[in-house]
Amino acid sequence: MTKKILTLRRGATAGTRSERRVREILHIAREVFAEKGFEKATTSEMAQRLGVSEATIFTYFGSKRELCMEVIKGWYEGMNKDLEQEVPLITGIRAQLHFVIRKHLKYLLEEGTGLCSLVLSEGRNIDEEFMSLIADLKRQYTAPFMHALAVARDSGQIRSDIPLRLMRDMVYGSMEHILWGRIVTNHAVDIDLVANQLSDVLWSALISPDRSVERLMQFRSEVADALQRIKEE
Amino acid sequence: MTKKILTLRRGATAGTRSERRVREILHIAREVFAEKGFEKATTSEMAQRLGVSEATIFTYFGSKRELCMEVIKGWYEGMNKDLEQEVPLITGIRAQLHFVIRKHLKYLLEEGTGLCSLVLSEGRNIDEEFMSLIADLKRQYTAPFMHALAVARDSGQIRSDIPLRLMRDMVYGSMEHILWGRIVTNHAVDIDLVANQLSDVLWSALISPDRSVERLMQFRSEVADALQRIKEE
Amino acid sequence: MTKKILTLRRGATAGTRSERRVREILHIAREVFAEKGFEKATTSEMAQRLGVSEATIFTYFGSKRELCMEVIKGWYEGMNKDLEQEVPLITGIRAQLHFVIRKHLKYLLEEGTGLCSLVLSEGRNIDEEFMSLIADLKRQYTAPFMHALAVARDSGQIRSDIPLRLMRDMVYGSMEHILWGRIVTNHAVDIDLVANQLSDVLWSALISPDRSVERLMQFRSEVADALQRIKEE
Amino acid sequence: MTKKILTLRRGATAGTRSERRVREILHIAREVFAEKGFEKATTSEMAQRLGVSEATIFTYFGSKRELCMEVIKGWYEGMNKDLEQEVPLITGIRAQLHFVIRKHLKYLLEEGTGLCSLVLSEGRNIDEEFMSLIADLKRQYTAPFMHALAVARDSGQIRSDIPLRLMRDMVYGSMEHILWGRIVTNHAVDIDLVANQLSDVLWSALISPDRSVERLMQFRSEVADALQRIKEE
DNA sequence: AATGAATGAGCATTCATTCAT
DNA sequence: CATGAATGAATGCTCATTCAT
Repeated sequence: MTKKILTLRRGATAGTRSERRVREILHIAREVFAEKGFEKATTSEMAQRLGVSEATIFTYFGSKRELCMEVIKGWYEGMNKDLEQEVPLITGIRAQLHFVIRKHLKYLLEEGTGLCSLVLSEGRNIDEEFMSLIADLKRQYTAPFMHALAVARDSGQIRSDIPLRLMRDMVYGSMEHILWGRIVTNHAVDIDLVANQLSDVLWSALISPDRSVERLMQFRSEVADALQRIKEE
Repeated sequence: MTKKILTLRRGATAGTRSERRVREILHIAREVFAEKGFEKATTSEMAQRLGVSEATIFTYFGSKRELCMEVIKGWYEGMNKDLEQEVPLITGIRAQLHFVIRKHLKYLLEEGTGLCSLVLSEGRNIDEEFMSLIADLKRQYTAPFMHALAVARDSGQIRSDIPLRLMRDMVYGSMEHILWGRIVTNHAVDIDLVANQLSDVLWSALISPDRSVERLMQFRSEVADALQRIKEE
Repeated sequence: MTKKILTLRRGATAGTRSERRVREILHIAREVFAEKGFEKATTSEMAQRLGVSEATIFTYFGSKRELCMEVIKGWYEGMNKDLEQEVPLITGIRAQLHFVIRKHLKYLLEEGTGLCSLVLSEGRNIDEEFMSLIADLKRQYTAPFMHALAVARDSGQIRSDIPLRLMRDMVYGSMEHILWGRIVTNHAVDIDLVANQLSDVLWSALISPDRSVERLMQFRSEVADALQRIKEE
Repeated sequence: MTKKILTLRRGATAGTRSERRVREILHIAREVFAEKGFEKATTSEMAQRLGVSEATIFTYFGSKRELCMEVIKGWYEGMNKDLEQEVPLITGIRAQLHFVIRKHLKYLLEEGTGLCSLVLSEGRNIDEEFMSLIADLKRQYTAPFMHALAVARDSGQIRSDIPLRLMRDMVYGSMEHILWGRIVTNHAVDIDLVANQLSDVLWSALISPDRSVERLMQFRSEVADALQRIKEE
């Protein structure tokens, strides 16, 4: 869309002047959307914080809606980059689960809950397109974890009687619910503690019941039988 | 002030004329708020759908915000009445878990998810008072389940190393996430299937690990030791 | 306008039930108009304070405007009754001036400044008819004093080179200005002190200059001449 | 913020486009406020008369209230500029009194009396801040005259037994009352005639009675005594 | 006589968006 | 490229007034 004329990169603010502008606008827009939500965020506030005129924003983004989509896209992309690289480097589904949980909690807390709620429920009030964009991004975001789950399931490390999607929903849903509760009541969240507890419980839910409890229970009864036989000898 | 002339109740239209109006307005308002969210819902649309003037709405409700609060209150109250009565009648935490999950999924699906998202994330855009009202209602709504959890934990049926709050968040969070995904992608939800699967997985997460895996694992090593000793004899 | 069926008088609340109602409404309306001014006064507040429905007010008064006119009429009539009786009983324009000033200050202060400002400047925003009603009432109200002035002028007690109207404007205008200033700045007004000072200054302005200063000055020069002649003798 | 490109002043249309707009809006707003009073004046009427949209008005003024305050400020400032410069140039309190009276009458008549009543009594219906703004402006407006009065009193030209404030109230109050009467009855006002008469009467009120009447009266009685003594010789 | 209920007509204010310069 | 200026289209809310009962 926007013409990208690559020039010599100068430090972190590299790129054409117009590329810098786009970045600046996205930066501030993310702040404002996060603070106020879509409806209450105003282009005029963004312009003011940037020290430019409102019209400038519309030079680079066709509409408030488009700008917001770009912001959300950027947010997910930032998160994705980390995850896609790091998750595969971790060995063992158990460790991956813990990593993904910790990372997600951290992301959500960093951005307040602003973008989070934008993504969670405001999208619906805006647009069909908006909603499906978010759905796409979300799918992409959870892809590394879904892949890890698939691998673990195929190797019998986690139970196979439950759809992966359901597992994913449990993992991410739990986190979102936790954060909402804490934020509404203004409680601080101890990321490490919550990540440990949560990955612990969720792990119990995911491991193949046949590989743990049930198998062990069967083992116990076998042993009991054996003991019985020994005694009877 | 308002004379309450009790007449024979005839279905949903019983009560004073003004009581009927209040009910009508709440009914339509719930629809509109659910469809559009708080900001995009307009009093004028509600009036139009009702076939009355906007002013009539303001005769019965002081403000859009107040009307919305009343709508949410009504929604929760409807749900609460069922739960408070029925949950205690069910025996066994396992069955209670399944019941609560099935009921919650049904409630959410019935209302679109409109009110759900209103409650989940829009509150913040409105008011502190609004937010704390919702927090209260939510607490009340999950109270029966929380009580059941507490009883189960005290009798050692479920693990005690994890805060109840976290369990609750897992249960409700999972459901909300599931619904969001299904609705965004327009997939139908098989309530019974999902309820079974979900309560199954969540159950694995909640049962005392010390009463199952870990205790059994310890048992196994004891047996192994015993066997060793027997062999050495 | 309103049918006045005279029945047996019962104390201060005498009259038909409808006459009592009219009186009650006027009483409350005066309060509300005085507190809020015409525009900000609402019929609904009056109804509430009276504990009746808004419609009741409109049963007795055709419109808010009409009600307000009636209120003002009543206010002036109350003041007039006193003045018309008492002013003629006082002897001497000087004493009459003092009496009128003191009475007027007291009236205005009693009613806050509410009705005063209604009369002073809000009338204009309402209606031509309203304005001329007020003008009439005002003329009637100042009539006793104007009459006293006329008598005094004819007997040469006060100067005749200035229209009586101007004198009246000085007297009443001064008072209104004083009150406004004091009320805006929230200063208390010492009625007696102000009445004394004001009637004192205004008296200086009204007395025939030829009967006082100038005549005396002439007298002084005549005396000076006489003395001169005596000395020369 | 607003670039102030100074161009050659061409009459009333000089300045930036936005400066012109501000001036235009203030001009029309003064008209409308004067005609209708604060409550009945509508931003939509102003916009219509200007041939712009309502939004344009709110681009330049944050609210109706702010606009009104600006209008009143402008009105007073216009009047003040003249008075502050001219009053000190006039010699003699008597001449100053006449000048101030004439000027004030002229100002009030020019503006209908609309703004006058706005200032006189509507302030109270708007705001505490509004009221104190008006009080400030009023004080500033009468400052030159008050100063002149103080000087005159110190040099014994006018009586010192009456607070200056009371004198000021007499002067301005008289005028306001006069104008009200004339406008309500639709009588034309002959500014010069009224100014002459009024300054004449007010002058009689202000001059030191001890320097005139009373001292002379005392002188008369002394002379009378002297004559008596002479006769008795 | 009294009123519960309903409303039409308005109002100040907001904001994303456009466009000439 | 940047923006100052302007605005159309809404929106929540108020209130005097009407009228059937």
